[in-house]
Amino acid sequence: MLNIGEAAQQGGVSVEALRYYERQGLIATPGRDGNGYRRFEPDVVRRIRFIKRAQDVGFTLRDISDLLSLKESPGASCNDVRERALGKLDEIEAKIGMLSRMRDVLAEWTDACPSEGPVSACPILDALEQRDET
Amino acid sequence: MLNIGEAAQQGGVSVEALRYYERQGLIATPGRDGNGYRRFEPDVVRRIRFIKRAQDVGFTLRDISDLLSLKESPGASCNDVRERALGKLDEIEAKIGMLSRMRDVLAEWTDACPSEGPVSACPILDALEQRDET
DNA sequence: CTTGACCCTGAAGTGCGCTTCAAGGTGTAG
DNA sequence: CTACACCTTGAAGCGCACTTCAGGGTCAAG
Repeated sequence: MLNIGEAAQQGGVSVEALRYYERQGLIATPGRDGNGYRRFEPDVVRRIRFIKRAQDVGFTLRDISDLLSLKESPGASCNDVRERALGKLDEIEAKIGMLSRMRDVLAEWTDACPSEGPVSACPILDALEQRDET
Repeated sequence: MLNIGEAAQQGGVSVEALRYYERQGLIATPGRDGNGYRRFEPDVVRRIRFIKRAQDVGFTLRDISDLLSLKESPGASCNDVRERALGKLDEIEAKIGMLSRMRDVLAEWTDACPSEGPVSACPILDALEQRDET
């Protein structure tokens, strides 16, 4: 059995994050000992790490809650999980697309900027003002 | 002279957004007519569009406030603007990098998933549990 | 017996860019 | 005169994932 500090440390999250996960229903409500301290089963650490890894690939806590439900439901199929992952993949690719377009525009602008001279003749500001089109 | 609805419409933002920009100091405090209505100079529309375009390439309102100060300061050089743009470019590339890593991992996982069978044998969940390493 | 590290709670704060709400005043068309 | 669309204000709400704060209790070492 682990107290919250141990569980948090082993899971690699803060104590506050762990209490937050509990409130959000991502981890089971732990038992309490005599003084009211939470007592976690050792396998909560696996759960915390699952959550962290899922976050690392872009899932929100809400998504993760959904994934954890699937994991626990016997009727669920592998494909249900795959669909969540494909959906997330789409979201991520959409974001990459947007950011790439921003990057291309900024790169073009910074390339066009001579770095010298006053702001009154700055091609970047000109572009933002749309005084001319490219 | 434009009232707030006209200015917002011509700038392509909501009335509330415009009032918000005013509070944030992104647009000059407009004059008022007899009944307290804001009266905008027509060139506020250019300003609003500047803000929108800067947002489109990833600048926050704080960044934009900074850019607008540079634009107005006679001592500023084109390079000052360029540095802001390069800084933003770095931020964006960092985000693209993170998202690309997420995408690669998710793509690998979804490829490995047969879509069939129960969640108990799901390679995606296995990866999240880190029951094995790839 | 005090110090310090741990634990508890509920509520509020963070950043970002608005949006929504409550509670009004104004202007004009029919 | 009455709708209805516009304008005003300040404050609160949203999503996300926590973090921080205020104000306390617990426990082991020295």
